[in-house]
Amino acid sequence: MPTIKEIAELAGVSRGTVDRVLNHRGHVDSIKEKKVLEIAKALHYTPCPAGKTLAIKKKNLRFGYILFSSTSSNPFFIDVVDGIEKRAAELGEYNVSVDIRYTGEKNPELQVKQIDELLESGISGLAIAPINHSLVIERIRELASNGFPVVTVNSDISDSGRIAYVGSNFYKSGETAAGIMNLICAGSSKVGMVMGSPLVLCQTERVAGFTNRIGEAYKGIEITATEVNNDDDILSFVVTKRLLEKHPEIDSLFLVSAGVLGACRAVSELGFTEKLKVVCYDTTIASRELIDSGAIVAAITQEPFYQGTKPLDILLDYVGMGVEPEKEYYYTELGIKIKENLY
Amino acid sequence: MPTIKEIAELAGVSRGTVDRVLNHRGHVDSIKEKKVLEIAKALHYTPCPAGKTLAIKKKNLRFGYILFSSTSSNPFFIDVVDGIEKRAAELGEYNVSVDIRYTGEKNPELQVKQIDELLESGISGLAIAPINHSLVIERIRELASNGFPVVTVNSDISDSGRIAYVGSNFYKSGETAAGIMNLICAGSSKVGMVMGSPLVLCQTERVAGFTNRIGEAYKGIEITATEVNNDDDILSFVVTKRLLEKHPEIDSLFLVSAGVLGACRAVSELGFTEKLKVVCYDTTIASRELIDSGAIVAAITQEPFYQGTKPLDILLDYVGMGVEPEKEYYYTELGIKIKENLY
DNA sequence: TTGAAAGCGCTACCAA
DNA sequence: TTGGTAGCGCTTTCAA
Repeated sequence: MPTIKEIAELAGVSRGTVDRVLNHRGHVDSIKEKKVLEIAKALHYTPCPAGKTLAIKKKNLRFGYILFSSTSSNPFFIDVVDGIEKRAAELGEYNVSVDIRYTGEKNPELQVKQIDELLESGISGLAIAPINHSLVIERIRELASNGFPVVTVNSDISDSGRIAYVGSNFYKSGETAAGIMNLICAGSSKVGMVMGSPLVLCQTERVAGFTNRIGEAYKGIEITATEVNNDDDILSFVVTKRLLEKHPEIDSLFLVSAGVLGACRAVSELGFTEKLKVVCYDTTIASRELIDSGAIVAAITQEPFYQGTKPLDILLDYVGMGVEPEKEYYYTELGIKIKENLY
Repeated sequence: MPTIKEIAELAGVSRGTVDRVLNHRGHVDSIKEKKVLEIAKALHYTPCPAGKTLAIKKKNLRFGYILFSSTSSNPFFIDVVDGIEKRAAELGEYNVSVDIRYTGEKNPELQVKQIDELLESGISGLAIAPINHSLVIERIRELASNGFPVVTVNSDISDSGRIAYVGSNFYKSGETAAGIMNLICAGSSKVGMVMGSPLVLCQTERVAGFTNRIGEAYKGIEITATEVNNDDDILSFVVTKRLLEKHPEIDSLFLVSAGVLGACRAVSELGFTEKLKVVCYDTTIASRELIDSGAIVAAITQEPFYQGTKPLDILLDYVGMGVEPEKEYYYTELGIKIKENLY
């Protein structure tokens, strides 16, 4: 494997010059530049990550990470935070620090304020689970247009200029739910659907994926009724109970987002656990137990740990090593968990 | 984050001494050793991977990787090789090279010969998908007892002294198949089973997991008949056809190992595609198409790419950085793939 | 515009 | 048994 040193010797210039060429720092004679580039290409030069990483230590980089505070109402984020903290500890080895802030999902003003605070404190990159509100969207757009690197997590703002998105393909995750539903009901079912909010983009995407897929491929499945639980377990209990009492013909339940525990409580209180096939998202502490007990037959997962770590990797590559993300969309793998492959 | 340099200054010794203590190289005065260890612990010293990695370059390490040549009959290994080659290219950056050899699954003599050749050529670590034969087992046991690092992949030899195993938990993968079967047949099914060979340990493990699980939890499922296809597609076609003709009551098919294409051809030729629920392992090129077309309803996956890369990581940590594996069993995640979450 | 040199953390070697 | 030093690849700073 060739090194900068070797290229420098072959080109008859100093390592500094090679570095300037290879990293587009400018101020290099164009003839020398050309020569260096030729040699680098001929030797198939690839930079040595360990060397780059080591040199990062002197930069004392800092990144910001903003995500939802609702780890209690939506325990999915517990695993995301776990990923962030693990990777942050590793990055600490290179004097890279991560400043984590939490916002309520309904508080765009606070989220914008946190963005600004982090910027003032001198971060050189931001990972954020953005609230889908014009205030936030505009702020991110502005940052991006100034060349400031932003990575969106869990929820995307596609035309904002952010350098990458890490998270689920929600439409596809809805289709996957449809596929599971079809398998477990042998092609014929009356589905009750409980969603958090029809205003949250990722949830409407899931619903769209589900609806379109059954419409095109699984016509024996129909959505009998839909309720909204506001991602709240208690409300979830109430509306699910109402839903099931009102529509006794329902034989499967599609839980689009949080409030899993509440919904399942309603099912068991009505004595419908045997009768109802429940499909949900994410393997949180609560849903794991419910899968294990048989109350939930399948959960669709979206790599929460990876959602925590990957954005930091992308930012470090971009800011620390000058490496662009390989792609724009880092979609998480859609896993299916049942009782037997849960642990 | 503390460095060796800092510890040396605090302890009033040279970095060399700290290095000797921290890496158990011996030849250190016990009082100094104690002091260094105390300081390291107090500062929560963790070695910097980038520094270590960089220093590895001078060692010119070489690892061996022996696996099955049957990538055509068992295309699962294509993805494993993909993983090996990707990681090998990355390791090349640190002057670490990987020597890959292939053995037929029924040729233990050749596998032993390849082990010996690699050893003679001076490798400092070995990853191997071992053939379950006393010749191979004994050879690995011997290596391990001499302190030579061996990582088993895909198939384990548990009491051989190898430093780690990377691969599937086959028993659990059998249980998972049982769980899927139960879901898609609503608890009642007559299963036809096609396996490669009753002599291959990982397959008997899968069968045991499947059998025990339906016995304990899904009593409505029964294994009506079993055939052996020798992991060969053509034989698989023949025996599956025979199986289905002889037992028209069979309504689901459990494909324990390779020969997926042949088995599904038999199903479609008999016009049973609609009627039969087929569950198999691995998403190979062939099985992906069959899932997409609906001939297979679900496949259980076992992270082939990871099976390629992880053993090399373990060996590099062990030999290059003096870091023991975190655990003995690196079980792969058991994924479930259906049409909707396939790509 | 360019080169020389120091430094990031760790390991290995030589000399004492 | 120890300390000093060079070197792994890369970046950055300073001086020319």
